[in-house]
This record gives sequence, structure tokens and C-alpha cells, in this order.
Amino acid sequence: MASVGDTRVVQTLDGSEVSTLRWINERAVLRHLYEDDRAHSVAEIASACALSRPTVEGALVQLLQDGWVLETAPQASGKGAGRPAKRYTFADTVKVLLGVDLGPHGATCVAATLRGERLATVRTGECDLSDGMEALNAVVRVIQQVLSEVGRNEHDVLALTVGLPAIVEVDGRIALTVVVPRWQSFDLPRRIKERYSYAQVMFENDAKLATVAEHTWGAATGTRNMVNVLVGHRVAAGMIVDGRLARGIHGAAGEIGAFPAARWASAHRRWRSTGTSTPPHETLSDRGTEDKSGPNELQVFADDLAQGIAALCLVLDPEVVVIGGGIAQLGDRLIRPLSDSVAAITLFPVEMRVSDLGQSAVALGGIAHSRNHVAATVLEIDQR
Amino acid sequence: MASVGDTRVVQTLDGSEVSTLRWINERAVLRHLYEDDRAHSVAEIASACALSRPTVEGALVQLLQDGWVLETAPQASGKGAGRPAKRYTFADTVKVLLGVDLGPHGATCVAATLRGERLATVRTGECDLSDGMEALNAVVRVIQQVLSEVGRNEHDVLALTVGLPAIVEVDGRIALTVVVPRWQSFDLPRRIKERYSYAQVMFENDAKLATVAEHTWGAATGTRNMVNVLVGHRVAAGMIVDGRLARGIHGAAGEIGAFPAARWASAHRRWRSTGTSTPPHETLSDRGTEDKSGPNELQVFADDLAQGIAALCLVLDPEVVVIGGGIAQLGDRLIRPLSDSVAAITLFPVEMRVSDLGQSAVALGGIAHSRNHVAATVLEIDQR
DNA sequence: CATAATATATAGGAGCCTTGCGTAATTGGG
DNA sequence: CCCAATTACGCAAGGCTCCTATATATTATG
Repeated sequence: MASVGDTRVVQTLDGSEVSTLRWINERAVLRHLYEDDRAHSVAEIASACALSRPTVEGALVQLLQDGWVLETAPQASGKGAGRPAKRYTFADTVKVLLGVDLGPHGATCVAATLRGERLATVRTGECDLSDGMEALNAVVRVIQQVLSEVGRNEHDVLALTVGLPAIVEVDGRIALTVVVPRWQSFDLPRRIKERYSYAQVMFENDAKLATVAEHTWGAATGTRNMVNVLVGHRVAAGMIVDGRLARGIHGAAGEIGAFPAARWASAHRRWRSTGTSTPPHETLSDRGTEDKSGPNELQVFADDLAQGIAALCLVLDPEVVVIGGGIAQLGDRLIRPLSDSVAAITLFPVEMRVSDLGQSAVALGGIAHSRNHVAATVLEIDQR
Repeated sequence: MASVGDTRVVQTLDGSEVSTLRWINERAVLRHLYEDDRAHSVAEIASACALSRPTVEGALVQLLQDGWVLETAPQASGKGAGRPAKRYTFADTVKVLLGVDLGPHGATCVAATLRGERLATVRTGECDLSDGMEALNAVVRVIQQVLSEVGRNEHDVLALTVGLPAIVEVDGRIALTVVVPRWQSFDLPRRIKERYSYAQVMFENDAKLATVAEHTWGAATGTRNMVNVLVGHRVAAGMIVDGRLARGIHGAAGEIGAFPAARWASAHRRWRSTGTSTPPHETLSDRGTEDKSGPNELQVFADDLAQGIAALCLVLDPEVVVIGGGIAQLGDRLIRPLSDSVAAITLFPVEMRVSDLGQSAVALGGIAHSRNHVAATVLEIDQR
């Protein structure tokens, strides 16, 4: 029916065909195998999915044929007696997912299984991405490298999500970018799409992807409402509302940094004021601890940053705020004054956490985004 | 199966029962009748739902039995020849939906059909609602009145949504209220729930309900991302994100008014500064037009208000901002300076519209909320 | 009143799921 | 080495649902 690589979306179930039942059950079986890593026997699946054994067997025949499921060696006898059961697993490596982070620092690409487990990461050295052609080549190169590293070729890619330092529309068009203005006329997204036309190619703002990563694997796993604030080359924010990434009509949701009273421009200036050779956070934190009398510089910085965060919290009422980007290395030394400043403004106390995803946050978010797409189309899992 | 009044939610389709198909088809037929007001013949339904006539007939027998569908008189011969078909309609009046607006001004109740068409509106005179018992009685009275007006009794109520000037948690608990602090200990929601235990009773913040109304029937119909700002007794906001009401973890989403830089407190002071006997907007607008030199007072007010609106727009990137509450009567005279002030801050121009729902916005939002609940549970329509 | 047109009822054929029984494969003890 | 116990697998019967196709009922029109 829907074999690997062919991502069909079924909106409304067709009750006119009896085979719809078969399809429902097939998805149920596949979902179960997807959600539980282990090798399953038919009997296990049947009881878990509340189906009869013959039905599960039928579904497995189809799923094996389509390539979504693998039959593994019978388990080396668990408790003893009886004929050993055939075992089945979700074929999480028949295809790979890719997440790319393309920014002024270069390009990063993560390859992962269909479940989203990271297989490899490749980073290019710094290169000038202001030129569209350069950027395209950097993406192609980094993808080639990561694929060769995991021993796959381009046609094994099921879904690819690219994070860009720009405001990205739903269709992938770049609505606005301050970082690389020349991309807008070059139409990078279209070219990447054409280059990998056999795969599902998606584009998203880098901060939003990092947010998806924090929500999926990071400090905000399991929450339904969270805010992610990134401080690094820029200050940016992403938000999960009701379990889903908030994009807005242009894809510009979260741009509270443009609000003067949010004081993020000031915060960012302070953050970068210490020059480029020295990692700025060190200097900032040093000053913060050295100077014990008078207005602590770290405190002033936190105060500035807190304005925008408080605005986000008042608007969204999130469960958790995650602080990411280069600044995350400050850890508790930042979180404490920041929490205090935010709490002074908001109606409810908000838990603030530091990101632990590091440099790969955006590329990992690309993986999560790709995976969510696969889950929604193939497994019919509603992300929420 | 699921008869009127019994709102069963089916999460996962049970593929183990063949009768699941029957259920799917039954819902499809019911949805079709719900979405199209007219009286339908079996043949029409069959072609619309892509089902065979016998299947549709079977579904209709069940739906008639359960009370969701009515058989109407055969149409007085449309084009002429042939045996006239039996006609069926969605039974939109077997039960009623209620929406209640409970606030310092008193209580308002709207009764509506299951499709959400307004049947009657009843307003109590002013009464002191600071006492919990008084408030409860006001709700009960206004419901009794509206029901007698439409000739129904309490057991005809399928769903009831009450709007409160408070932050309401998902379970209906009042998390915070500045208007009527005494309600918190009284637990008004629980008492109302107990009083109407046979119906689905829900609670929501009044501004959020007004937002749902604007999104369903008002100035923002058809949008997937919108912001509603209400200026009246208080200044408050509600938001639709990705087609759904944003609530946040405590139900406090949209409370940007607490952000000092949003200057809503100042705006509100200016708005109310003209005393209570004269409707403030008149005075404000008069001053605005009279004084042609110097900083126009309306402009200053708009500037204040614009800060918070711009913050909301930057965070959410909405398609439309709707201005509601008493201030809506200012119309274009407010919209124009407000749009200018907001546009000076936001990244993208945002369309701003004035609400035309008037005083009943909150109660209508209660109807929309009740209707959405029925649509989700009975018709399995995903609001989005 | 006969005929055409349309709706409704009924029967046959095929698909899917469940239950239940017989067969296959493996382990452990005599 | 062989047999019993145990567990898995495969097949067939029964029941439900859907669809198509044909027969019957009902009404308007000439």
C-alpha cells in the first residue's frame, strides 16, 4: 500500500472500502513497533494492539513487503520451553533522516534513524555563505560527507530539514533575513528542493528548529508549552504552544527581539562587547564574580534579557523557559539572576533551564522536524 | 451507539471490530448533514460521502434512532417527475448550547442550536457578584430565563460554557482573579458543574471566549493566527495560534498587560479617566478631534495601547488583530493611529479590525466553545 | 389510465476480523 | 534416544460490513 519512501497522507478514512480496516490495523501494528524498540513476537503485538493473531500476521506480511518492518533472528530462548517465536522490529534504518544547520558559522549536518537516533554529525569549517551558490554547495557537501560516513547514498534520505538564519514561510520561501540578504533573490530553498527532489525537503528558521530539539530531546521534553531563548550570534526565540511549534502567518513568531522595550539589542551588545577572540561569556561571567560591589554586570545583562523573556512568558504562559546558544555555558550563574528578574514581572513563577544540546541543537531540531513529519504521514501520529 | 446527550470520545479506532466501519460511515453522514443545513435525500448523501445507498440508509436508521437526525416532509416536488425522496436533516434543536458571560456588569446568557445559531439572549441587570452565592444565583437565574424563552428545560442543555473575569485552569479552577477575589475560595466552577451535572460544563477566561467568538463568527473568521484585544473594564487579550485558542499552562496566556513596557495600564487609565457617567470613548474621541494642534490625546492613547499589541504581534505573528470591548465604537478613528503605531514596531504590517460582535461577544464565545466541544466529541471534527 | 422517472428494498458476492482447532517446532526429563 | 509439555503457526468456519445489481414501490405527466 504505502511503501517506504512513498509518504501518503490519509486525511479522511474511507469507510466505503472494507480494506480500510486492514489499513487501520496495519498502522496500529507499525506504531507499536515504532514506539517500542525491542523485537516483538506476533502474540505480543496482538495483545498490545488488541487484535487477533491472524490479523497481526496479515499486517506484518504487508509491512514486511513494504519494507517498514524487519524479521529478526528468533531470540536465543528466553525462559525455555516451546517453539521460539518469530521476532519483528521496526525497520528504523531502511532510510535516514537528515537535519542541516546552515548559518554564518558554516554548515552542520546530522544523520539519524527514522526514530531520530543520531548516527553521525559533520561540520564544515567556516566558509562564506553570503553567496547563494556557496551556501548550496556547502549544504550538498556536508550531506555527502555525512551520508558517506554512515554508508548510505542520497536515495536513502527520506526527509531532510534545513535550518536557516532567516524567517521562513510555510512553503520554504525566505520572508526576511538580516544575516544573508542575498539568499532572498537566489531562492536557496527551491534549489535544495530540486537537488533532493526524491526526498521530503523542508525549511525552517534555525531558532525554531533548536526549539523543536529542546522540546523533543532537550531540557523541555514532555512539556506542552515552552519557550526557547537563544543567545549567540543573534538573540532569538522559539515557542511550543499546545505541543506544536508556533510559526505565525509569515513564520515570524517569536521575534520579540524587535520590541525595543524587550532590551534584547542592549543585552546582545553587552554579550558581544568583549570582542571575538575571547569567548564573551567568560569575560562577562568573570566580571560578574569579580566585582562584588555595585551593579553586577551579569545582573545588568540578565535584567536586559529578562525583559523580553518576561514578555514571552506573559503572552504564552509556558511551563518552562530554556536558555540556549553560547550563553548556555554560563549555567546557573545566569539562570539565578535571570529567574529573579523574570519572576519580578510575570504573574506566575516560570521554571528556567539551561540547554544541554550544545552546538548541534539546530541540526538536531532538523532531525526532530523530519521525524515528526514521518510520524505524521507514515505512522499517523498527531504531534501534540 | 452514541446517542444524543452521551458524548463519547473515540481516540483510537478499534480495527478489531468490523462494526468500526459502520461507525466511521455514520459519522461521515452526520458530519455531512451538520455541515449543510438543507434537507438531504439519501442519494445526495451517498454521493457526497462516497458511500453506497444501502450503507447510508443503514447509518440513517441508527442516527434517527439516536436522535441526531430528523426525517422531514418530502420536498414539495422540485423539478417534477418521479417518486419524491425522503429528506433528512441534522437535528440541530434536539438539544441546546448555552454560553454565559459572568462579570462585574452582571450575567449574560445566550442559547443556541447545536450548530451555534443564536436562539435567544438574556441579560440580568447589574448585581453584586463579589459574593459567590450571588454569582451562582445570577447564573442559575439567567439560564432559567433564557431556557424558558426558548421553551426548553435544563435537561435539554448539551453543553454550557461560562466566561469568567479570571484566569481559569484547564479543569475549571480559578487560578487568579483580580476582579472577584472571593470566588477563589467559594469554588464557583465546581458548584455550577454540580448544578448542571447532566450537561458538559466548561469554564474559560472571558477575554479568551471573546477571542473564540471573533475567530468563529467575528472579524477574524477563517484565520489561523489572530489576536484579540479587549479594552473595557480591563484591558485583556486572547489569541488563536494555529487555529486553536492558546491557553498556556495556567490558562494565563495573553496577559501581556502585566508587562510594564506594554503601557496598557497607562492606556486603561487614559481610557477611563473621563468618569463613569459619560461613556469614556466619546470624551476621548471628542478630545481627539477637537484638539487639532499638539499631541492628539487619542493618538497618545493609541500609542500606549500599541506597545502591548506590537509585543503580541512580534511574539505571535498573527494574520489579524481584532480590537474589541467598549472601545470598538471608536472604529476607524482608533484603528488608523493604532495601526500606524503598531506598524512602526512590528516586522510585518498587521491588519487591524474592529469587533462587530458587541456586548454579547463573551457569551457568544461560550456558544462557540460549547459547539467546538460538541463538534470534537460527537462529529469528530478536529478544530484547526 | 398507462408510462416514465425516481426512490426504496432485497439478494448475491467479496473482504475482513474473530474464534477455535489441528499442526509444527523446540525444550527438558526419563 | 524418545516422549511429554509448551509455545507458536496456519487454516477454516462464522459473522459482520461493504458494494453492485436487480426487483419493487411510489409519484408525476401525457
